[in-house]
Amino acid sequence: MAGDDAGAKSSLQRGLAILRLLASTNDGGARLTDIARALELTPPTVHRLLKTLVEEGMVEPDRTTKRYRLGIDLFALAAQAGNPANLRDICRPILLRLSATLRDSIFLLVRSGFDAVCLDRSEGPFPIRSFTGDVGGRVTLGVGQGSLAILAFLHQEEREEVIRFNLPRMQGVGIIDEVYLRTEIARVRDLGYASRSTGLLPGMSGVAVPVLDRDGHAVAALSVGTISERLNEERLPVVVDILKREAASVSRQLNPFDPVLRRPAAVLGGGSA
Amino acid sequence: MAGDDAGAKSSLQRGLAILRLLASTNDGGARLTDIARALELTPPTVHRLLKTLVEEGMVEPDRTTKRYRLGIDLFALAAQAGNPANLRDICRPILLRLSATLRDSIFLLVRSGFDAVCLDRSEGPFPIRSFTGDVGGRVTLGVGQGSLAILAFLHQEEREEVIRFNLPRMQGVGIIDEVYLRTEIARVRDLGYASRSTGLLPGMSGVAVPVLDRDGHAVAALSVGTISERLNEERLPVVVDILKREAASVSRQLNPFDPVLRRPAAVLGGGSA
DNA sequence: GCCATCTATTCCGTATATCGGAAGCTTTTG
DNA sequence: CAAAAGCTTCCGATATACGGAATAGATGGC
Repeated sequence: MAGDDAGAKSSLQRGLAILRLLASTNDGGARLTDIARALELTPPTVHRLLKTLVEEGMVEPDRTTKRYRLGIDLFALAAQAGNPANLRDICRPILLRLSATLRDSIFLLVRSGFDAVCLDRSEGPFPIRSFTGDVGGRVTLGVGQGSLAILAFLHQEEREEVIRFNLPRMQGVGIIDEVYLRTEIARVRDLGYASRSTGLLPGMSGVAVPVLDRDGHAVAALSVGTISERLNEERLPVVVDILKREAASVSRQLNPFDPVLRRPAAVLGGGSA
Repeated sequence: MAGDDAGAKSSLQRGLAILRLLASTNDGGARLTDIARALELTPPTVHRLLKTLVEEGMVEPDRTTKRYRLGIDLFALAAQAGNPANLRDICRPILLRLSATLRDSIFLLVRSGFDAVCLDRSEGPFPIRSFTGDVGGRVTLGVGQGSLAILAFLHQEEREEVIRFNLPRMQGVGIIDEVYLRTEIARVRDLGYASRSTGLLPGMSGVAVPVLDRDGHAVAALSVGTISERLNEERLPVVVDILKREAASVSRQLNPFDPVLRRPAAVLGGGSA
């Protein structure tokens, strides 16, 4: 009948809701009754769920403060997640190298549904503001350079779906109409990078290149966030060049062997056999 | 008393079991029936649980390969959360600095039940082998330097409990008898670091220091893993010194204020007021 | 130091969500 | 192209999770 209730039903959903709630209460944790209130559950229910979660190591009770916070097991679990093909591990050294070389902040973004998620970041010396925020931060796919770089290099089909879904979500974030977005996407596909200062974050600017799979579709983006002055006409091409080189390196590591032909995938700059 | 059934019961537990299973299948993911078999559940059950987990963003299906893997949302969940006092965030730059300075691999370990879990690691240029493995990897508390450093600095009570529980688990990992383990613990407590090359991993060696809370009990360990030659009599004290300094710095950041007295906790090397 | 209030925990009958067998449908394999 | 394996849907029986109520414990005010 009439579609989805947004309301959580299964105990699994409730348990996950608790985890999410605890994640959002930065570091302080939450008490049982707080959780119950926030989730509109009764204290006994929360108590039971928490008990299970504690037993499973997902939640840790602070005996003294009577607060609950996320357990280490969850962090261990999550560390394994969001690491398709060890993307994060592969990119970590690259991020470090890039931020050291460029002296700017570097972001690694991946797609998650209709968002881009920051998988990792390496801080540069310049304080910056970004849509992406810290590791784990999300941004609507298409907003911001890294995010846009991913969107531009999705399968056409998926891209259309995302555009359709995200256009309404972009209202009030500067990208007003579809035509503009499509123009931008075309430009990014053409140039191979996203850089146009959107002016959404005053004084801030960025460049991003997609990390492509063997079919030429984006699996991630490497993005530089910095202050506008540091991305002038002179420096931009240099940065883009470096980024592209690193992105290609990542691609090579991601697709070491063609799964069908059992030989190194075709990427530019042939390495060792 | 006849103890706990290991068997999962509630659907929440089953769901978490799936997540753990997916975490253990490094990056490749698992198919529905594989999960069913591994967890001794029926396919319909797994199907329903997976459906929920996918809806909740904790698991991502790979349409093409019919495999399920942990979702980025799970990663984002944990990444955005305040860790136990942001331990990981605090330590990240330290790990990077250490691995850059020492040119060795650095591990951040925390206790989880009767195990130590690798919360983070920063790769050095020397390829190493370790018990800990990658981020999220677990090792029996007491096996390996980092793990031992934590065990040695637990509450006496907890320490005894862990020793009791873990001794049987250590069979065949080199630490054979209780006396030896206790001797090692005493030595670590005395020196303030764990370093003895256990010889369990030929050619590999390590040093670790505990990160202490305000009561002097371990909350984590910073650990260096490297090849034996790089931890000779000459270099070892230097490395230990650096590690201790960093561990103290972490402690200070973890316990910025004494919760009772509302003033900076007492740690060595008074910083700014 | 005592009482009032809020929170955490236990108990238990009820109701509902979960389970798994069976069968239909899809994809992979030979 | 046929067979097998895997995935998904359906549905009735049952076990599991739920929440009200009462107890125990903590916190704070007086």
